[in-house]
Amino acid sequence: MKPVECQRESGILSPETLLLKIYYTLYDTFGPQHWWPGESKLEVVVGAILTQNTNWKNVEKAINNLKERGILSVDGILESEGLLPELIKSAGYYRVKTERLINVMKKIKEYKTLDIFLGLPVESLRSELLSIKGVGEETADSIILYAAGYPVFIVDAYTRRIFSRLGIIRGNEDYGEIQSMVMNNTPNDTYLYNEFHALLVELGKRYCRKIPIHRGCPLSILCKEVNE
DNA sequence: AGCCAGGACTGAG
DNA sequence: CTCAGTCATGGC
Repeated sequence: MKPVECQRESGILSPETLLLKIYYTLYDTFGPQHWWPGESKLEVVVGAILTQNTNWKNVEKAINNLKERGILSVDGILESEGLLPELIKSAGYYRVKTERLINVMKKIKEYKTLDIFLGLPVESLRSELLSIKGVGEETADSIILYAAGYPVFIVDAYTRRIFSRLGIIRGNEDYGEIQSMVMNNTPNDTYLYNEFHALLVELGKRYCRKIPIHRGCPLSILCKEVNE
């Protein structure tokens, strides 16, 4: 594995050291994020669909609506298809997301229960998730990590922006390349990947809204720290 | 008052 | 295969 160089500094760290340094810097700065906020595994699955390109606050309302209606269950959702658009409206894209939720629930039913489905070997679980219309790589990995508990690193838009500003990636790599780059150079640990993704999102939400890295931007502080 | 969120799919070219 | 267009509400 070739060394990664941060463009802003002359220091060169091994990928292992660099990635872990980023992780621990974020962890020390923001503390544990305790994702996924959902209580049950099904809540994680539903939340993963509803939060696609959507603010989590809007998703919470939708999930609460499902809870209040008492239909936050596989059968409950399948039997209430007609009510879903109205109940999840706050999460946006309510028509396509209704369809996606139904698709996921149907897939789960093929395996009888959610626990059985999530108990599949990782590779099978991932390919089954990706075969569902409306579930892409990020959503699949979110379910694999936060519901099934397998150690996988999730790549999202924030991850791309932050890593490219830190000079770790060029930015045009595909999902799998970035994921393997991280997983080949960090311990494959569920807790680490759980917090790592959540921490990158937290950093992104605060400081990385299309702001180029510059002096005074906290992201440059992170960049400096990871090179010391 | 816009801009954009913890994406994924489709149709053009 | 790359990529703009589409889906949509609520928060800041």
